Amino acid sequence: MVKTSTLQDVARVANVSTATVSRTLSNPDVVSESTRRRVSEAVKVTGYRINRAARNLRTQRSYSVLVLLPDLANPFFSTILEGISSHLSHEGYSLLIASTKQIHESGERLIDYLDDVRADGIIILDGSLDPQVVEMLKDAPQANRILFACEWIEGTKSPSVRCQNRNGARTAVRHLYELDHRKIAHVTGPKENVLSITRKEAFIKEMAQLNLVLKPEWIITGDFSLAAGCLAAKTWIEFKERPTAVFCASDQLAIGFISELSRHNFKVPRDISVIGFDDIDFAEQFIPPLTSIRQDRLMIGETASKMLMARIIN
Amino acid sequence: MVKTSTLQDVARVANVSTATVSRTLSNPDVVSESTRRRVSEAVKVTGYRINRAARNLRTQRSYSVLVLLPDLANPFFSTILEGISSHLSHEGYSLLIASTKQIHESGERLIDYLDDVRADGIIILDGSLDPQVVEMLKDAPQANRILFACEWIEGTKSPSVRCQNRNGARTAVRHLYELDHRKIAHVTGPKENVLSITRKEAFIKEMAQLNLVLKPEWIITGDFSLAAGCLAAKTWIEFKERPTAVFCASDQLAIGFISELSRHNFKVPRDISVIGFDDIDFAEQFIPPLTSIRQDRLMIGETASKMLMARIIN
DNA sequence: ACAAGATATGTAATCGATTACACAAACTGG
DNA sequence: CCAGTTTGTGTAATCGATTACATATCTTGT
Repeated sequence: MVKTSTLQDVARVANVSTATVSRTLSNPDVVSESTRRRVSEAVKVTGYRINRAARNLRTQRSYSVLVLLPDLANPFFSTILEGISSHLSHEGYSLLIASTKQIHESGERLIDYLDDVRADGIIILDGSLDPQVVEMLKDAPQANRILFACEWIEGTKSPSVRCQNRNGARTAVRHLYELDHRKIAHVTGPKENVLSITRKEAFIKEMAQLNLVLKPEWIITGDFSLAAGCLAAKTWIEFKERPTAVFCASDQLAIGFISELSRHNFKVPRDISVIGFDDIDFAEQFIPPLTSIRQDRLMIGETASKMLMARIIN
Repeated sequence: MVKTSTLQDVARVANVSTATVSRTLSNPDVVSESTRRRVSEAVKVTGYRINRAARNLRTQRSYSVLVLLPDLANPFFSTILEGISSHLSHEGYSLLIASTKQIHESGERLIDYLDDVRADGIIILDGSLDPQVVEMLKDAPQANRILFACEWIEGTKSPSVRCQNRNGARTAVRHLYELDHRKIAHVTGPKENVLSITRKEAFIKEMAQLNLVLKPEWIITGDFSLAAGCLAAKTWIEFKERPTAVFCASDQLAIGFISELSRHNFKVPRDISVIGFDDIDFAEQFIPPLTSIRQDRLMIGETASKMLMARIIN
């Protein structure tokens, strides 16, 4: 164990009380110029570093935020994380990560993290949480230290940061329409997912708006993954009357879709136009480059972090 | 603020001392069957949750591990994180995340996290750290609570978990050789990166082993990114004598490379064979599916976590 | 010149769990 | 039956920072 110096040590060296040292460090304005200098000097001499565990106990704050992801290995979330992380670190907060799966497996409750003093707030990037959790959040006072980003859950008090899902879907359909497509299919995300539902609804509405025929089977239920995209492509191939364009609810879906088509010697955009959602890095590098509805994930992350901080500080 | 119950509350309800409650919770074997029951009951009644801040202070442990990433938005690391995270959570540890950039910007030192009691150990996924940091780790006693994964830095006491980079590079070259390629190029990672260097050396060695001609310009310096892959492709196109195969030090490079070629109407594998490194998710979905040297990133993460825990516990 | 207020600092309680030490009660073996 | 051990529990110190309260010194206005 490495012995680090404590407030006491600094106080001794600077010849003041620990109270004064503490004040100098956290609220320099209230101490006199001369002590401030003496204390700073003593801090340097002793190599003092605050012991966070002690501060956390005393203040009942952890100065860290938990981010809950559905799946750590999903690259979609990394940029959002980057946004959150950079803002948090800027505010002197730490970033704690957990995956929904792990939380469920370990039997921990989300609220424990808050009551625990492990986290001061929580950002949830997963709208498909256990209904139990949702129930718990309904009227818990802790709910205002929880915030949803990207996805959300209807009926909680917790606010959420979202991209314009409706607008995005509408833009996608319009774009295809302007390319003279009249038969447009849609591959959705997971059935119960709020994003899937929102985008699907907007898709249907816009199709109606444009007076386009929409056969029920043209809405293919997927789950945001590459694999689901492949499956959807197979479905498309089987259609007697094939739509000439498809709006995929995620880029992964779109890429899977195009991949599978190419394995069956269909070409994009020769045989079908495909548009994705998210604009992940790979979209641009894919062959052919994927058209996509852009989400500013960095900003979503940053905004979420800012909003949460504002509610934590209170 | 939500008032949670403390050890004291439990002790009162169970009619024992706080010491006994603490023992019951952390070391049940030393208390009698009957008190164990009484305490468990009291815990349930009071809804007691341990206050981690208090425990951390007393034990001078944070029960969390910091993972340092070069770049959060890089999807390559997410699977490793997943491996680390799942093992940590299984051990009751939390996962703290920071990016190298943020650490540098905030002027914090890595060791602070340990001295701070913010983290009990650190896993570094970035071999391109500030030399200052390395110097600091050289003979600091904290070095044994730091561990490198994937990348590493020569000359530190800290151990590292790596994939078989040499072996991978060798396999790649052999594979191309067996496909009858005799002129093989190599696109490297960042110049100073240990992975780049190791893979490049192994590449050169294997080329010699197989008695293949290797022109110096066939080794193209890149940086693991999609963009660098595109640049490398342009370089390849310019060659008077074009290699018929290329070994890319990362899948991102390979995908960038293939993308750019396709924009210039070259086809893979018709005009050139490409092999990547890492086997990221997209490799398989790319058109054409990318041949790649597989790294079991989940296992690397898990192993790193296990090794670190073993050294922390001591 | 003095009361009232402002400013600077110290004293000591506090956050809530862990654990060294002490002690009592219950066993054990000869 | 008693010395010696084991087992179970309690008392109180401790981890290190923060902060309410007390106190001392310095301003300020009249």
